[in-house]
Amino acid sequence: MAQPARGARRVTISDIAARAGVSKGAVSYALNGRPGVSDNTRERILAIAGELGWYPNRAARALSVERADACGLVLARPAKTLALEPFFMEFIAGVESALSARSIALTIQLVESIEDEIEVYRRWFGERRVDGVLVADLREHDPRVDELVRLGLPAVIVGGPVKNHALPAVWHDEAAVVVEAVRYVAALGHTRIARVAGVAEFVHTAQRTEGFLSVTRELGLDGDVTETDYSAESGARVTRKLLSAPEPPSAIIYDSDLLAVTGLGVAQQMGFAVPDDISIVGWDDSLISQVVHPPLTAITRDIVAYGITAIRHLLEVIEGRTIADVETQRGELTPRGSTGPARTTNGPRGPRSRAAIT
Amino acid sequence: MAQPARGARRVTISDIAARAGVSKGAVSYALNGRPGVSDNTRERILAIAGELGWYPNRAARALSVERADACGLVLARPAKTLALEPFFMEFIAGVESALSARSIALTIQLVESIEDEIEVYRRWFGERRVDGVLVADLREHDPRVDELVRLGLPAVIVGGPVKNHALPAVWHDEAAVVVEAVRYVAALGHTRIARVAGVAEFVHTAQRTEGFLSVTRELGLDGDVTETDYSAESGARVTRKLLSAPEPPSAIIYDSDLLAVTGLGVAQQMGFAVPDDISIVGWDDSLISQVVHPPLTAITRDIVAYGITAIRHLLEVIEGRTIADVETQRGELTPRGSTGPARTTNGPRGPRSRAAIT
DNA sequence: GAGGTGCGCTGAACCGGTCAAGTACGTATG
DNA sequence: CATACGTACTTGACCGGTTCAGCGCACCTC
Repeated sequence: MAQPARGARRVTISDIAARAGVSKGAVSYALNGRPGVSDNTRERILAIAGELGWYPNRAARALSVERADACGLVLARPAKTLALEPFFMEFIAGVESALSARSIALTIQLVESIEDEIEVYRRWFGERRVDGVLVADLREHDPRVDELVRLGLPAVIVGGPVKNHALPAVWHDEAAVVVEAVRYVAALGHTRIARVAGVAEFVHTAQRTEGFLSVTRELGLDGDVTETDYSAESGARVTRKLLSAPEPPSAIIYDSDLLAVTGLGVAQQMGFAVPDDISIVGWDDSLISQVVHPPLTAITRDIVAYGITAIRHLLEVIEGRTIADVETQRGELTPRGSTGPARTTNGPRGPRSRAAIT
Repeated sequence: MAQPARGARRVTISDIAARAGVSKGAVSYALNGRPGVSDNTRERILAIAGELGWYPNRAARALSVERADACGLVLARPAKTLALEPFFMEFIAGVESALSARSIALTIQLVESIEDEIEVYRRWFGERRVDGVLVADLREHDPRVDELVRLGLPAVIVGGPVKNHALPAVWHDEAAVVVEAVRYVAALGHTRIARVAGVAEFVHTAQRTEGFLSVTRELGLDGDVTETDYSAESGARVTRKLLSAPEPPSAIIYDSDLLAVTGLGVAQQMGFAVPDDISIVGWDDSLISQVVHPPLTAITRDIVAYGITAIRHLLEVIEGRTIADVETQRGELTPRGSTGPARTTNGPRGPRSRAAIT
């Protein structure tokens, strides 16, 4: 009667011990597959545990083994933008799939700023809420890295690698990917190529920009980079500005899905035909790139696999088995309808060309 | 030396007690703002706690008060689709914002099926991982409800209400919203209106369909409903079929953002001008509806607020303070560029009309 | 001045696991 | 037959909080 009126009674190892006529310790050994009990007793205990529907009380286990059996992910981007970045949901899906098999939980927190993010790490560490965290959107001289190292909270950086890195990273060659994209549009005859980048402070943005500038220089192209904050508004604004220039680019490479789709919308609204007047390349190819018209040529990557790799690596780091970096499969360009050959003539382009038709 | 070489030493209430020269009990009272200590002592203890950077060990607290200080959300939709439904990320953002203020964690799990979802509830309950859960995508005779009631795990249904509901729900009038949308396109002169719905088994789908059919009947319109699984492919397939009919609808109302954007892409690809040949209405208006061209007329709702309401209600239910349903603000139609007047003539429409122009 | 009251604190049990140390017992060994 | 040893357990401390009973003491009351 001490139990609440409704609800199943939660069964503990003491219940199992009583039922099996052994001690708590024996039950613990049996359930954890450790030596110390006979095969007979073990099977009997396992049978009773199954019958009673026992699950280990995570709090109790956490208290004695100092393990939360949970990993954390903090995202410091505006909610509205996050919702539109299919990247994170797919990434989370990958992380989940690897975690749920070991019944480790994923705890997620959205914050406004990097300072808040650090505060969450402090709290999670102090509360023993998580055994480790994945860190996204790395910056140069990132204060989060210092804090995580100071705390001693296991962490894996998603995206990198960083010079003099104090934390292990899961990374892929961002520069090589952008080079592939530029070569592709260059091969289509485009010479004025713009890149609408993400947040300048992010390491992966810098790496992409570096790759972009070096390959455009190498190919003797007119390469231009503008940074955004990943928001749709900033993407729209930058695209509008680019296309309003006296000599607009004939190809634009965007740093995300949302930016690319936004850019496509702005171009169409301004009367540019895609890909006839302007070619568009997206990044982190998701369904959204494929369902718009025309479907976007995009840099495709198996983000789910990326999430799996990242979390597996974090689990290794938590176990103390490695502190190395891991390189993952890099993205590849998937050509679709939003890219086409550059106009060979130097004739009118953009809204004027369309006005000429209608 | 018992501590790991790197990493901060985690401080416990015993440390604070020793420093303050009082017992653990006194520290506990002081830190929890409960009577039992003088104001002087309380302040001294709080000062020491702040100085040492103390955070409560969640496992220890959970063990004694039987509170996990965590809520759960299980999503049983394919990851690829989920990633594209801005709804969930926005919803989660809302949930988070309400939780983080009380430093309650949100644990998320993606599963494949409703059976897996039930298994997760069993495990979470047995492990005392969560204090309660939010249940989305309710079905008629939903087995999850029975199981949650059986377990006695506090839960709030997101979407509803249900007849004979055994669990409290947070809901809004889905039927009224679809009626508003139909009246709007009807006022524009459309008489053949299709609805591309979500999963038929979901209660909110049924409610919308009911509202749709009743209002089209009332207005004497030709109303057609086709169900999908929310996937882009199914949305594309249905749209293609609708628009290939001898007498295609002149307006389509979609049940989600992704479906609507996909439908827009298919229509454009088939040569239908939007909104001249076909009007399109989306649902759960997110940025993605706004950045495509033309921007979508859509049913707008403050999803972040919806998440906040849902989780606040769950916390009330966990506290045992209420088991009532809560009605939330319903969606409203936001007209944009994807809807326009129906052609008054019975002349050719669709691809032919466009062919006639070019 | 005896008894009552309430404040401020202590001590210890308790939550449900884990795990090191100890014990009982059967069997092998010298 | 005593000793050693391995197996199969038991016992009890421990993790870090919460909470309740109890205790000393100051103050009030009649």
